[in-house]
Amino acid sequence: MSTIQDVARHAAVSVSTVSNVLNGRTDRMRQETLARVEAAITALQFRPNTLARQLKTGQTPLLGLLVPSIANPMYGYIAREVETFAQEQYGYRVLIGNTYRDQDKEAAFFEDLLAHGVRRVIVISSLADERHLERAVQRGMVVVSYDRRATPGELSDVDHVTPDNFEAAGLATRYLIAHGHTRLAFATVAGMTMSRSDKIKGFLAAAGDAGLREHARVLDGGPLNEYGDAVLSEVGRALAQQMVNDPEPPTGIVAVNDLMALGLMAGLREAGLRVPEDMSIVGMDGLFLSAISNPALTTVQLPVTEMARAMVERAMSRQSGQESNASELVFTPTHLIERESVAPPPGRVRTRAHATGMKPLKAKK
Amino acid sequence: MSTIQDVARHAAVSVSTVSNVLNGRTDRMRQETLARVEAAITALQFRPNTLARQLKTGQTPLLGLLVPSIANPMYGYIAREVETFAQEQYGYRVLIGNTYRDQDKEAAFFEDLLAHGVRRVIVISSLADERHLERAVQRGMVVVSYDRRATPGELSDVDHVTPDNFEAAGLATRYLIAHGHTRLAFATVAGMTMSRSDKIKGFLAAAGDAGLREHARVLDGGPLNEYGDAVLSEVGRALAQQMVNDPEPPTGIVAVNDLMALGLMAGLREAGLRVPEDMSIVGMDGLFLSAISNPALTTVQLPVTEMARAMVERAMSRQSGQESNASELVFTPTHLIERESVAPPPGRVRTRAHATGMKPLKAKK
DNA sequence: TTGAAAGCGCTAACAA
DNA sequence: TTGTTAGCGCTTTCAA
Repeated sequence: MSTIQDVARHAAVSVSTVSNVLNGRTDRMRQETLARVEAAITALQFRPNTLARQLKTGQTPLLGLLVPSIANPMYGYIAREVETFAQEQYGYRVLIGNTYRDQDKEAAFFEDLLAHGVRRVIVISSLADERHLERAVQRGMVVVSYDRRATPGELSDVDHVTPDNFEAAGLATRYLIAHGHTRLAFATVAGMTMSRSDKIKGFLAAAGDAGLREHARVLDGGPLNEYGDAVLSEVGRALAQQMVNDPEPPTGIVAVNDLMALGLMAGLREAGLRVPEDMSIVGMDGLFLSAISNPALTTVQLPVTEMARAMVERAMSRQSGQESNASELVFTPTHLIERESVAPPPGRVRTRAHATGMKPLKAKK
Repeated sequence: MSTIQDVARHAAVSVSTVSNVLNGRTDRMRQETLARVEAAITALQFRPNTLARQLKTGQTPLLGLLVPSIANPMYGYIAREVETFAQEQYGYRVLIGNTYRDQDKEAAFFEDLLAHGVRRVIVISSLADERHLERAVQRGMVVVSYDRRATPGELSDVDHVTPDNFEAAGLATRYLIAHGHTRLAFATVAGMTMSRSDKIKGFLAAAGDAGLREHARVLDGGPLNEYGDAVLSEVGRALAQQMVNDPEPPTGIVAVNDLMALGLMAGLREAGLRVPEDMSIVGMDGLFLSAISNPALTTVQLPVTEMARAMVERAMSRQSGQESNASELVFTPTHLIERESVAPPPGRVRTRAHATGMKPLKAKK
């Protein structure tokens, strides 16, 4: 690897002149000099060492991205959008870390980022509190948190970008209700993150608004290692079992996300229940997988690309160490993709009549 | 952020002493000095700056990982295993890049890695040739290539870690044949990578061994943006259409990977064909998703964790710039997970009799 | 229009 | 056992 010195020697100029051309200060030199330097750079295949530059400037064009698990298709999707946008718009590369939702792993990742000179980070954490994030800001980082609201009342130094989970769940729930469902359930996993609790609130609120509060419950399939794994089918099975054993099972189910919906459908099928004939399911996320499941999953589409861009923009918006000005960006999903996993509830004439009030829309693929 | 100077001052020692404790050379100092330095480090919350260190040593604890798209669940899975292992075993962090199988993006990623001082990289490329990888080695990188064989005859400086795609496809094909299928097809996408061509060869060889060469063909669903996207369903649909329009359609299909199998099942269903009653399908990869599809997908399980570890180990095995010694590690998959997507072919008594020769194994979930 | 030189935070000879 | 010092490759005043 050639250095700036080599280039200077080759072009018979000083290193500062080379540095000047590297940094676009070409106005302060003769055309001829510029040409010589450029020729030397090409000849030597010179690429400035980001590290040395950074040691000087204190800035490194790296963005940290912390996810529970990159094997989870939703996080993979977000990660792709983040990386692509950061790269194309800002020339930043992405340093990624799986945290498995573990406190210590998260902390260790922050330490390493700091040591590497990384000053901008996007965090999908869901740890109970965000004090560690505030601490990172204190240490000079710009941090953007995904999928949680800013703590109300407290002013935070952390930027927040999140879907409106309350609304997303409400949208899904109202869709089921509009199709005549009166016995509702929300299917989730163990562990209460803010986004899950917001979804549950949205679900219950929508049920309440329809006078169905008494018939809406929250079902928990047990612990899930959140990163798209075999365990998902176990959770789906457990959940399905709960529903089967129920003397008065729900007919309309809102799943905490698409993966959960898929796992649940597998569990239901194994238990001998048909979707949507016996039970209707709505997911949330809008993963591409929801389009090819059987039945194709009706789901609330989240604006992933937009959110990813917003996160990157926030992360780039200010100098590290600069005062807060942290914002909260809430993306309200308005788009429910109608597919095949929802139908009117089985039996009951009353419900059927109810359902007929709706013009059943043609499913999109 | 405090520096080594601050620590030295605080502990009233020289920077070299501090450096010595940072680098484990604690034997060459008094207990008491060590204690003072350690106290200072704790007090100042000092973390050595990786960058400065690296500028000196020329080593940065960063591993490059280049994937077509991290949104593809298979690459997400591999990435998780790679990151976790690199971190836990070697304390390395992972710098990730999506290349969308684009030549220029790949080249740009290598340039940036070099500029960042990264000297070890794992590449899932599938570009036609590997000259750019050899060039990277020449420039001092240790590069490990996934999912392709070393070019025979040529000795390469690039390490290769790959599943035995020929065998994997053979395994899948023989399984279908054992279940009585005589009209076979291999479902793939446009674009011939080495791994795809190996799979096709394995498929055709297995068919040939059973005297079925004339009844085995390769079907191409058109271009796919390889990164798990809506397009997948289009490809599945196109493929299904080809099969439906066929006067003598195949009954047993080997899909190039699990995602293709899933997309194909969706397309088939849309075209009115049932899996496995009308058509049987075997996937390859063993994604967790294959376990929750409907029907659950019979698939060849690849040893992802083992391969990921092997790749990291190879990447760490030598100093950058050191002479080659490049190896080829081929993982032969032996495990076919029997689930629900394969049954004897429809109709034909002969085939049925054939199938009865097999003891149908209980499907694993 | 160009160059000399200090210094970013650290490592590792080499001296003391 | 501890300290001094010369860089690693670059940026950026300040002088010439």
